[in-house]
Amino acid sequence: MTKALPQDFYFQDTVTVSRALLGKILCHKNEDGETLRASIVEVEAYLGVKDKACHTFGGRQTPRTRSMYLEGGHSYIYLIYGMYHCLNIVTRTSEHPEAVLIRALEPIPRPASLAKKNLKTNGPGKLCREWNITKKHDGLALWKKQSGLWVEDAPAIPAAAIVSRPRIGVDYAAEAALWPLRFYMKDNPFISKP
DNA sequence: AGTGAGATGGCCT
DNA sequence: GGCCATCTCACTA
Repeated sequence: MTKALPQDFYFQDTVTVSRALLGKILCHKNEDGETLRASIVEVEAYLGVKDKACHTFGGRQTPRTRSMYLEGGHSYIYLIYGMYHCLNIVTRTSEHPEAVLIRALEPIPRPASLAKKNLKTNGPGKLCREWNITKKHDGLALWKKQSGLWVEDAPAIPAAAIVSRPRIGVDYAAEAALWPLRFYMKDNPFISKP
């Protein structure tokens, strides 16, 4: 049995965690009791109080962003555009409400009998819909398998195989919209299409 | 291929 | 009341 990544993995700085999460395995035990697994292939870093694109910019603390102020390793899930959920993993500490948005997954092949075709996990809203991840998964401890949502280790992706670009959908964030905080695996076919 | 609009609701000022 | 860390579908060509 592979263990879940320990909580202190998420205490590192947010860009480090973002890059390190590429290639790691996101796991989810769904309501039918089956475990879904997929490699993380695209993420974005949100750098807290100094990042205009981040929900905690300027130290904003609201009901929605409550989980952002938990210790690293918790989930932060919110509803966007009234119909899609987005999954984030909180980093650092409550003093630094930062997080990594999981933008795309590459499903790990399953036995043909169980495989669902055309699994759409190439976008933050799509992957949550496909895995049935909602607000009830907000604030979970992702270093514990018993949470039903966790991350397992996998070999690190070489820096040369990681592309960094400005983040998607944050044009309103002025100069922060240009920061190259979107990271994805070069040439991976499951990257979201902006 | 590329553009544009609509869905849809919680959150924030 | 306006704004979204999105996605899909319908339309033009």
